[in-house]
Amino acid sequence: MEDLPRTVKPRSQPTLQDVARAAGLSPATISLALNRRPEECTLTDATRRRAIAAARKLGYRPNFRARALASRRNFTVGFVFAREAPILSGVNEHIVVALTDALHQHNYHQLMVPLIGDPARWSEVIRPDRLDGCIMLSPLPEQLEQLQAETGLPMVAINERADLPISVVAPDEQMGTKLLMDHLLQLGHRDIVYVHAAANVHYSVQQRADGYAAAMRAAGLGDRIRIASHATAAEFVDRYLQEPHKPTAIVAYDHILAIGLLHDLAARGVRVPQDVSVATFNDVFPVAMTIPPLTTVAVPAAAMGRAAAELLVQLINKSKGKAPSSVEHPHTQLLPETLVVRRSTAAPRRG
Amino acid sequence: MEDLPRTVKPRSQPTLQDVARAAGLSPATISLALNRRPEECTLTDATRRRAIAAARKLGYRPNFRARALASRRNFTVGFVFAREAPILSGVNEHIVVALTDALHQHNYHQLMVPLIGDPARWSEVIRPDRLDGCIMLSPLPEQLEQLQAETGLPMVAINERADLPISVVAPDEQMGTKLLMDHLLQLGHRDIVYVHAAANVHYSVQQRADGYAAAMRAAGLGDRIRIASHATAAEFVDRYLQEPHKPTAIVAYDHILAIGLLHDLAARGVRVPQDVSVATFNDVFPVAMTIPPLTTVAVPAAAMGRAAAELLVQLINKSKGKAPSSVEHPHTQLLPETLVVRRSTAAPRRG
DNA sequence: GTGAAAGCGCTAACAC
DNA sequence: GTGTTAGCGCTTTCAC
Repeated sequence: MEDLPRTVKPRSQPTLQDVARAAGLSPATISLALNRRPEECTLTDATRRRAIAAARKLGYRPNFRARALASRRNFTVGFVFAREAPILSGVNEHIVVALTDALHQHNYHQLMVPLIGDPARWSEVIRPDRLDGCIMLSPLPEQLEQLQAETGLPMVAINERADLPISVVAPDEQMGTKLLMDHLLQLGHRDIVYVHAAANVHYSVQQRADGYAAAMRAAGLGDRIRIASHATAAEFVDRYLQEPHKPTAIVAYDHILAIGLLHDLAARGVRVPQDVSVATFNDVFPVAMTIPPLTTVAVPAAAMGRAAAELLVQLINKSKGKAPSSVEHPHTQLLPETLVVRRSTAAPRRG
Repeated sequence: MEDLPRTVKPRSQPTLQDVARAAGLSPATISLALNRRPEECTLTDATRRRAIAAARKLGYRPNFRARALASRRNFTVGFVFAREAPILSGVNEHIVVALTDALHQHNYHQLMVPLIGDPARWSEVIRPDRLDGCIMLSPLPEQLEQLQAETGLPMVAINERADLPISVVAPDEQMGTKLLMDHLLQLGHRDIVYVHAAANVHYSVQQRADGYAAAMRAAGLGDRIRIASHATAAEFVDRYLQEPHKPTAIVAYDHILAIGLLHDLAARGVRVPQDVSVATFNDVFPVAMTIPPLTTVAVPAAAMGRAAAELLVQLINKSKGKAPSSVEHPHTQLLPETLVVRRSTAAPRRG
């Protein structure tokens, strides 16, 4: 058992040991110098410098795996989404970008965690020895709440209902709907219908419906509230055409449905906005270049991404050292929506 | 230094040690029983069973961090993408889903690695102690090639030019373009123009242009080749309107440009396909419900995602144990595109 | 202020 | 066939 009988290491990365030797200090000291901020460690300024200089000279980079094991941290959060969720397009794309930026600032990275296969197996990734926390994109299967309870992992859901036992960052749908309805009412519309795809069960379908109904009632139009649910845009348009007393404006649940409506209305010779106005939600490609460009409520995607990241980092820091069971009270953060008026809405025709 | 003087562990996950004790075996044996497949280890069937039973009984899950450190693997690959404007936005979404599924089958997860900030800092994540390999979405900054050379990390690029020193999975643009051009030529078009956004420098802009030109020449229309490049769709349409001898068909580089063209043509009273046919690439939302729905070449997104995953896993397995410098010869895989005919293309008007 | 020593929980040679 | 031993490379008490 001599001290260093092994052959020279095959040109791998320098380790803390190497730096320590080069600096004439101990690994522990180098570790402190590199990781602790000056004010929170007791090292001489001179030693700190010496350690840092040696590290830089050798091009030292701490080994990720070793650091994780020793410090019991992962420097990684889960980015959890339903498999079908378009994470690189639509609103989510903008959320992801902002989220990522913000997490990076805190030195966290994101592991992609699509919810596929057997829910029982999700816990193979969503666990404290793999992740420090989770950001979750709506829609969110119920099993996740349970996982949160079991693992005690800090979690923040994006775009979810506020009554979950999990912290949530979401758009203020009530506000957005009000902006949109005010716009239509001001244009002079009185017969306004809200429509959504029947298959869509996201909580915001109902929220927007509620906002619509509230605005109608507030305008004294409670008796004209009409909430339509159809399998396809075409089905809605067919119904629309048969109506004797047609609505003058349509509020579509989202841009996907609205784009379908534009297509099917045009196919049947109904002009937008001359014959009927169409407005919707989600200010994303390609609503600015549809025919005609769509008036939409913009979800504050970037702000939501940023807020979720900050909230999660806070939760992680708070949970340090604490027992996993001591879950924080869930926070909820509603972010303001804004209205973007384009050419799909106009005053209704006289008569 | 007694053997177990410490207080009982505070109810954390059971470790290999715990399982070993419970089974009356050694940790090493448990590890073998759990990780090696029966045929590749020398354990008695009885011991294997005993080990597995004990593990199951205790609800044992290997600690991710410890496993990574000891085995020098990360079970993680990087999913690298340029932060700004995914050039094939819609397509990437489909790629990701297939990619993720395939990687999961090999027990790999993906870390999101957006290329933001200082390129020098990318190496903080793209390194062998953090990732086992990388999948990279086009467009790909040059610095990545260098990183690949330095780190020796297995890497597969998706949607990149085939002449890189990196393995590539890409659509067969030549084939796709030919399908599209054959369709237009068969409809009777002779004056066909190819148009792309001037700001777009992705290699496929040129590839599609080349395919277009080749098809024109093959049809004896070499003298009518017209490749247009404009800042916006509107600019192109303005030019178009002033031309005495207008093309009867437009091949747009991608769906984004094509949707812009539909909008601007409609705004100026040009009817598609009666006055001019429009065809493009990327069969993604919302090309099926534009006005009119677009004839497009579909990029084989799912196949590309799957192929990239398989290729990367192969490269990782091959590189096990080898020196990081012994980079494999890059592979290239071209996947077939297909044509989806919709209503934006029709025979040109007589005269 | 700094260093020594003891792990973190697993894997992989190599004895037995 | 199975157990023993020695790390993986770092962090973190705790002496000095």
